[in-house]
Amino acid sequence: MRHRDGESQATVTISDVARSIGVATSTVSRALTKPGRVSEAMRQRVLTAANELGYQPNPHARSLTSGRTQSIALVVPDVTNPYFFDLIRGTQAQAKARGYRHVLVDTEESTEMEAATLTELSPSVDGIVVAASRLPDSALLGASERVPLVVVNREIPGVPSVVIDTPMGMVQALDHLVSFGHRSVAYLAGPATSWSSRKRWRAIQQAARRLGITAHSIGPFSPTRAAGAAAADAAIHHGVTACLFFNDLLAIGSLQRFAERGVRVPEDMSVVGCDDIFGADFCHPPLTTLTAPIEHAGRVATDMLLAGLQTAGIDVPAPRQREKLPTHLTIRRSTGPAPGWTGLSTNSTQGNQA
Amino acid sequence: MRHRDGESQATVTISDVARSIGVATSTVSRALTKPGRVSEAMRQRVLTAANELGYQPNPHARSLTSGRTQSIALVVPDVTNPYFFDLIRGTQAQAKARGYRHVLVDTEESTEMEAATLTELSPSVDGIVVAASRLPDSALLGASERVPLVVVNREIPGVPSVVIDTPMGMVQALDHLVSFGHRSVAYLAGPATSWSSRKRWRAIQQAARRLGITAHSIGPFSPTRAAGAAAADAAIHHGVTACLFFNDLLAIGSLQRFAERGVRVPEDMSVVGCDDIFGADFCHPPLTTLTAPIEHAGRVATDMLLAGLQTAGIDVPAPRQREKLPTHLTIRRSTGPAPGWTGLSTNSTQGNQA
DNA sequence: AACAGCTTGGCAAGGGGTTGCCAATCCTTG
DNA sequence: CAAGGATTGGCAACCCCTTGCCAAGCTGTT
Repeated sequence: MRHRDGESQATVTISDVARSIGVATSTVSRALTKPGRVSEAMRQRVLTAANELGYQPNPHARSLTSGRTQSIALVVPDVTNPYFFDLIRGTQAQAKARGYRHVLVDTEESTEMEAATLTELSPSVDGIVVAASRLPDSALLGASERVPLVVVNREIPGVPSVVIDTPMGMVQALDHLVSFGHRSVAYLAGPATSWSSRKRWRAIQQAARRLGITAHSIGPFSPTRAAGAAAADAAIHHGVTACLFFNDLLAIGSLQRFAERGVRVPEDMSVVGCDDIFGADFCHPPLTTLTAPIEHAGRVATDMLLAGLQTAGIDVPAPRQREKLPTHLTIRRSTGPAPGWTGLSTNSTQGNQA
Repeated sequence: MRHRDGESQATVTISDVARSIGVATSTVSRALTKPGRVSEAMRQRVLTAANELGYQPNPHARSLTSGRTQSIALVVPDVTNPYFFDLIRGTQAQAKARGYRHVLVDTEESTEMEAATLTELSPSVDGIVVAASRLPDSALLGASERVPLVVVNREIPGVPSVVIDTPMGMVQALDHLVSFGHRSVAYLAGPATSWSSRKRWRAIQQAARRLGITAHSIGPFSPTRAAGAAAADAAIHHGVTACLFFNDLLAIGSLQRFAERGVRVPEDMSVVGCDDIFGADFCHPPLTTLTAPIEHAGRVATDMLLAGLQTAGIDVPAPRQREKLPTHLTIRRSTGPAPGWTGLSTNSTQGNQA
């Protein structure tokens, strides 16, 4: 049960390698990490020796001096949420592709924990992707001065970010609903601390005004399936004919509740989700939703972060610091004509034909 | 864009703290990490000073000397698979609860990558949880000599493990099907390298013999939703009336295919999944499946791993090295009576009443 | 008052690499 | 053939913290 220092094999260090071929440790180090700093012949000698001795570089020693850790962190409010699975997948894949280790931290929807995580983490990783942060701008800005940071679904002046343009998508969804004759819709909001949720509501409000329909914001709701029941009840209570949910989890949760209460989807109530997470296509009915390129967002964020790190020197035109990814509306079975809609209205902006 | 060494604030080290209150660095170090090794008064002084100066211990320096890294890794073949989400959740939660960092690595179903990961990772983490390994016993055994290891869903003499007892569950599922009059069932197998899949098939085979029914093993299939279509087709081709799928992903994937081909579930075909992942309860029809305590498995594995680490000294009775977690059958809507079954057979072991 | 035994703090040696600086070599070039 | 420049390799300091060992200071005992 002893590890690393058992009798069988002491850890072999860089100096063991150096000694074995009679060169200085610095030479070995360079051969291993600074291509072109040593002759090709020397490099081969070192590589061979290292291989034979089973040399395994100690990442801690390495990062201690170099400052680089070859790892990035992804900080999410809740690993439980399938939304973040896609993000995890994206960042993890890209990190690995670039030879970086991927540290995953869940802050459990707590701002304190998120703040603490950020400061603790900063010395031990090369950069951090912060998704759906619940922190105020200032805190993130502060953190970004201590460690390279990319935020996802958040916009802060001076901090690189990639946001998924759900507000625009929400408007699209609203158009879709209006074209089906809906005149009164509800937005079932996410956590009060969600920047994204506020943005969406603002976009919906504007669009509703333009379209001449009424929109209610209901909530906040925890972005979970369980909260979907409450959201469904609230929607019913508000007498709307269509719902825009903060995310698919809520929407899927509501589906069951609607069924329980005898509200047929989409005949009596149209339901629009957001994100198009795993499951949105095989729930019942399959969810009309805003397909968000989440995994892609993860990749892009990771790329941004790493691109920023490469910048060992000065120049290197700073990579894009702000990326907005479009969503698109995926229409499935959970949306349909408003109850009693005659289908007459073709130009939807004015609906006075009643 | 400079970090850590900007003009504003150089990193404050242990010796800064020491100097600020006029003590030796060793004292500060001990005050911070060895409770009781210094007087309470001194401890307070150090803590205060550290706080004021904004001291942030450098984890790499710390692990370099101490050997401890305060982080564990979870190695999975595919982060894409919802099954592993639950595992990730479990290990992540438990790791955090114990103050450990959680490193996530995806080996992309590749044995080479898994092997490489294990060796590279070993110096940089305190322990590793390896889930659904695709590696041969010997490789895992070897790795476990270099770094504390816990395997999930795998049994190897000498390596601590936690397995979910799906074979037993499969037998239960088979009983369930037989009680519904099914006489010919298929097991839609997972990857050929999956230890778990082989185990299950063996259990099914035995049980089928005991029950006097026929069971076919079909596959291997990649454990993905996409492969579900092929699995469904194969099942239809074999003329069985019920399917036991390697996992829910396959089962869910098959559901759609069955629908496309006009095979009604459960009227024409009963479907049993495995794992009860996210989505199994709201797909259509909701899946009868083997509910596996995956997240719990993650927690238990992490606990085992960490318990092993605490053992700084000798004694401390080695914690349980082998844990088998039971599954239970969750019956939903995807299973039903075999087509044409009259329901006469009450004692199911002999079915000669035709 | 002398001494033993314990507590507390300091010294300094690493832990395994990286890197700035310098010196020796080697290759061009005039 | 000499001088200048580019390569290549070595020395040694340093990254930040931990820890074995030792000494000083206390307390209490006889």
